[in-house]
Amino acid sequence: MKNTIKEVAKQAGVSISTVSRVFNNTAFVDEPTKAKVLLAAKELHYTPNQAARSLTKSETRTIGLILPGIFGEYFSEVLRGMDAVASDADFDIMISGAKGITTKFEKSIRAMAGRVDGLIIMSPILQGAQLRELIPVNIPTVLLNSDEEHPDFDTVNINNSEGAYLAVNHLIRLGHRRIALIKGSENTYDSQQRTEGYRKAIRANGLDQYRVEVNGSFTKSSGYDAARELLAQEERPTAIFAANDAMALGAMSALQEHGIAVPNTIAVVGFDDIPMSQYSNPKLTTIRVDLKHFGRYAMERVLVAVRDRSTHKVEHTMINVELVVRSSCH
Amino acid sequence: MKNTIKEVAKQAGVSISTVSRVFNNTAFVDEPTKAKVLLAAKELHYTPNQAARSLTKSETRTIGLILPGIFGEYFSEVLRGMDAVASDADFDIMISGAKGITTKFEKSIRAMAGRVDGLIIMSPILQGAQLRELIPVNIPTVLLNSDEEHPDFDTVNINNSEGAYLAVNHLIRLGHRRIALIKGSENTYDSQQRTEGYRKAIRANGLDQYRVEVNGSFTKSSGYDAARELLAQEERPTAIFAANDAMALGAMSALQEHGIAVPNTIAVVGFDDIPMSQYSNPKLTTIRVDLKHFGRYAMERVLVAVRDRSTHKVEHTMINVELVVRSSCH
DNA sequence: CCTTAACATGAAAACGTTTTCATAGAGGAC
DNA sequence: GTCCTCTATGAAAACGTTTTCATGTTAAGG
Repeated sequence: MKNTIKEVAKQAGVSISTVSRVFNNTAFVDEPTKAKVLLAAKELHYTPNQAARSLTKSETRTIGLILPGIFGEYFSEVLRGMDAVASDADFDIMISGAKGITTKFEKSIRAMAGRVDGLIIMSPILQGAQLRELIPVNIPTVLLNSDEEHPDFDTVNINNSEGAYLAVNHLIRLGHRRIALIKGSENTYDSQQRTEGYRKAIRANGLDQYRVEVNGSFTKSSGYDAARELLAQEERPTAIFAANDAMALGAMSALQEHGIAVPNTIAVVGFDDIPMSQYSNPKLTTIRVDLKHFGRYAMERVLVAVRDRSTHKVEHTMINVELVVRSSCH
Repeated sequence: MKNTIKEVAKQAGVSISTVSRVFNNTAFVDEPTKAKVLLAAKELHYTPNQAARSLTKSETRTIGLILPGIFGEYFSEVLRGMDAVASDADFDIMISGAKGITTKFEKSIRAMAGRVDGLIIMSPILQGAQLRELIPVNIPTVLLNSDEEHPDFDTVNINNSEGAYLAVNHLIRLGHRRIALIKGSENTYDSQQRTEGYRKAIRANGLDQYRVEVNGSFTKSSGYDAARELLAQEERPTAIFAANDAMALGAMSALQEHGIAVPNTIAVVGFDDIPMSQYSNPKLTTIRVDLKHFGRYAMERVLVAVRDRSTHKVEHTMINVELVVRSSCH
């Protein structure tokens, strides 16, 4: 039932070397012989076993992705960028969701060893030293959204604190004083940095007395809940900065349910500029991150690292962000 | 640099068999010996090569996914369901986007051979016989959104035509006559079936004279464009049925830009019930598909097929849908 | 004290490929 | 006619594991 190169060789009346050669066209093989082989292969429904292949060649043409989650438009976009360049370079993608749990994370890495040529890891929770321990030495790796200057790995990061600062500053310039923050998942690097940017802007403008922060977890529903929490407070904010667009969208929905006009009564600004943000009602003012580029760039980095394993030098990249003003605040 | 089981064995002063045994704890091995091995492994940063492993064991604990795209909330949700059950069963996921091009599709399948234990294929374009040719005989496969009754493969499908019928019927019952359809990508199975359901409902209610269909491609921007196209027509519809939620959301955005009230002037209904639909403004009336369940179920099917390769019997499943009424139409 | 069962380890075959090394025929060049 | 150089093919080693078989130990049961 399971057809190997050996069966094909037998059926075609040639050696396995020859079969291999026609499948990789890696050397001269007579036209008629080639035809015989191809015919036999087709008859037997033969497909080369890639596991065996990568064993001898020690290359897999596959990049492993370890992400904290693979859901929602944020990851969608990042993945889209990665897929584009991987696909162009004729590489496949193997995904493992690590859900932030260390043991699961370690398991994912183990599962990838020998099946991928390179690794892209977004591990907003695990940092530096811990990662060093877990990641096999010999495999090119790029880190996303974590330790900005890891000495052993390429990193690519989003300028989170700068972005948050820009967002909050924009609100302040519009005259807002009581600006609430809906935070992202605790313990994650990006959430911390976005919070930091928020605080910096608040502090720089002497608005610490008005500071109000509520928890969220980067999901629409957590944004929805957070907004309700804010509405329940005795003194309501006049503006909300959500640490990502999904939460901003969720928050807007809660506000609308309560009959609160956005942006007239409460202004909202998000972060990421996921595709949905320009289709929402009102359209969301946000911090633009070129997520596709983010993914694309990460994949490019890992591919060059794979190609020149030896000469490759560690590099740290920061993805810039910009404010994009739409209609969810004034 | 690349550490194999052999190095570990040497360093620990045991045979490779013993090392293998401690890593798989597949037989008795003395406590002290085990400790030695583990130590050596840690020192050498050893991780078993999975390619070699799957070669001997002929099992990979990996399921291959071949999807027309992996982007947007639709795929996100399906993936989330798949990931949940795969992860519980301790399986990994290997993804390949086939983008509908046959050659790429074939390449994806080749790339998976020997690296996955089972396959989930969503190929809304390629059908029946063609698929039969391409898919290796010996690997358990489930087909999504295609040939409902393929004799060789498990299939799981969404009840598209029923859903579309329900949606349009709802609009008709609300008093709408001129109901426009924004179609999904041409040539795809689901798009065709949704169109069919729309037509059936229109015809059943004698509204053929009012029928109007415009093209889309399942994306928000195509929905946006389609809505503008509809607005440009001399006689505007009073309701729009979009073949998926993304297009419905895009369409609503276009309507709002033109100052057209939804649902008062034009009602909108979508299909899929992606998460965003309950956070939009207004909240979207749509056909609920339990996408997570869809993914979960597909993964479950392929896993049982993998487990009892021999006894497994082909099965065809239809995922039911239901109308969920929100505020985007009345 | 002998036999047997349980525990502990090693040697070597096998998994399905790719690739290096050999071998050999067929033209050309001299 | 001899010697190269192509072309075309096969044999066999290698990739890094798992697993079967064989072989010792050791301890328990009589």
